[in-house]
Amino acid sequence: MDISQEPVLIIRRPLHEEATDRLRDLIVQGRLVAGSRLNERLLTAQLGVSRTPLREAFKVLATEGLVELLPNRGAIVSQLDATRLSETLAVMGALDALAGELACANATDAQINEIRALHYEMLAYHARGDLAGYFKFNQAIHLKIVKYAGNAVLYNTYRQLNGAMQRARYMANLSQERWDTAVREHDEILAALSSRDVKRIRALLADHLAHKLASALAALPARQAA
Amino acid sequence: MDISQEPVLIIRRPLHEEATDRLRDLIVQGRLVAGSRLNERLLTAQLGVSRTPLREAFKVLATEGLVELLPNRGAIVSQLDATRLSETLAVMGALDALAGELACANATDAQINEIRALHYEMLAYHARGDLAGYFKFNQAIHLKIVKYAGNAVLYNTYRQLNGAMQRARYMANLSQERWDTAVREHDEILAALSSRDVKRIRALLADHLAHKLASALAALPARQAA
DNA sequence: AATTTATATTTTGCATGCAATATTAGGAGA
DNA sequence: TCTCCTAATATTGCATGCAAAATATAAATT
Repeated sequence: MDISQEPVLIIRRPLHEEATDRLRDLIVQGRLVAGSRLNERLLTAQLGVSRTPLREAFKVLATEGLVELLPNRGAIVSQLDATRLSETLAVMGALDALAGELACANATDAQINEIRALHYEMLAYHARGDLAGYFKFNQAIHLKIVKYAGNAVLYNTYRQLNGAMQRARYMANLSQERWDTAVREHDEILAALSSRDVKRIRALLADHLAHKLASALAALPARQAA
Repeated sequence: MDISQEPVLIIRRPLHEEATDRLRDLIVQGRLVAGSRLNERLLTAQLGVSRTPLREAFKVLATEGLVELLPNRGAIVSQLDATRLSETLAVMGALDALAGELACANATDAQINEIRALHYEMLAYHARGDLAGYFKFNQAIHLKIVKYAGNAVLYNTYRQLNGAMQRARYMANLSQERWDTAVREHDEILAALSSRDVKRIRALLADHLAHKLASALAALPARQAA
């Protein structure tokens, strides 16, 4: 029997992957607060998986830097302090610059247009003052640039660091001024990418990230006080 | 009773860490060949641990990119092909450049002297024609530069990528000419670091890594044929 | 009341067991 | 001999059990 026409392919992802993703989301969204303990019994009940895949997820998230394992004393959500934040953004800046350079060289016109489309969608959210929607597309644009650089290792590395930074995004509370500036910067980045101006995109991305760092750092103490 | 004077602190590392490190070594040293399957039963016997910590190690090494998990079909040692090699080195190049820059700014004189000491030890191995010893100190120097950059996230990221590349080091079979050039490059890197010449060290590290890539790529097909 | 000591409870680390899936071996038919 | 099918075997994914460690609770001492 030929079942190749079957429309829906049922894929069962391994439970440890599912658990890893769910936990990562919980941490990134701040629903598992930095410093809090990850109780195995509780989480197994909450996620509906047994301890084995859950503990595997802990190990993965630990290598990703999102949680810390204390031998015999469980796992805690790792702190995202100012030091860590600025260190991570510095690294991402270097990767971003490389990605921009490679994207200028390697991205197809269609891919650049895809980024342009995302850019306009982002502008729409900005116009409406919808910060969450803006962040989503902002995020997507940066990831696409890195993706279209055509270096899988770069993409993975960037994604991992970016994942940890998402927590900061959820904290950030942009001033209208900073927000407008960021949008202008994105305009320029897109222009540089379109004209495949390597030098310019490097500089723009570096600036953009430095600004991002500044505003993230500004938002951090507020959150930590809360 | 004050036991703070006790000389030997007995630390029992978790088995999954031990297993992870052991497996990583086996892969890096090429004793577990790329593409080969990681049989759980076999490895538990070999490492003397049960399946649980072993499987946790698999997950960690998978996120590090050293192994690949095939659902329901176990884990295999991930391939280190030319694409992956050059992609990784490109990323490491960007990180290296950043590290050099930061090290110029942040490293203490004592730290630079520590690097200088390693440099001379490396020269000794070069003079004797001891490739393994040379690699060891070469490695150590680059890691120290990244470490003394004073950015922990950068250090971790670099270390992870570097770990995966160690496999290539074991394959590499430097020509005397390339070897001599590499040593000269190291001389210059050290000089730039000592004079804290940011621009120069960026350029030097970029060049150095490009050369490294070329020689690694040259060595790769030979190994794959064998 | 505060500090210490002893005991009970919880939690973790790891090993093992069981069902589901994949692999291998064997044999029937072409 | 080769291909296909079937049964046996091995391997994986996950849940659970048990001992060791840590934490919480209670009692005892100062």
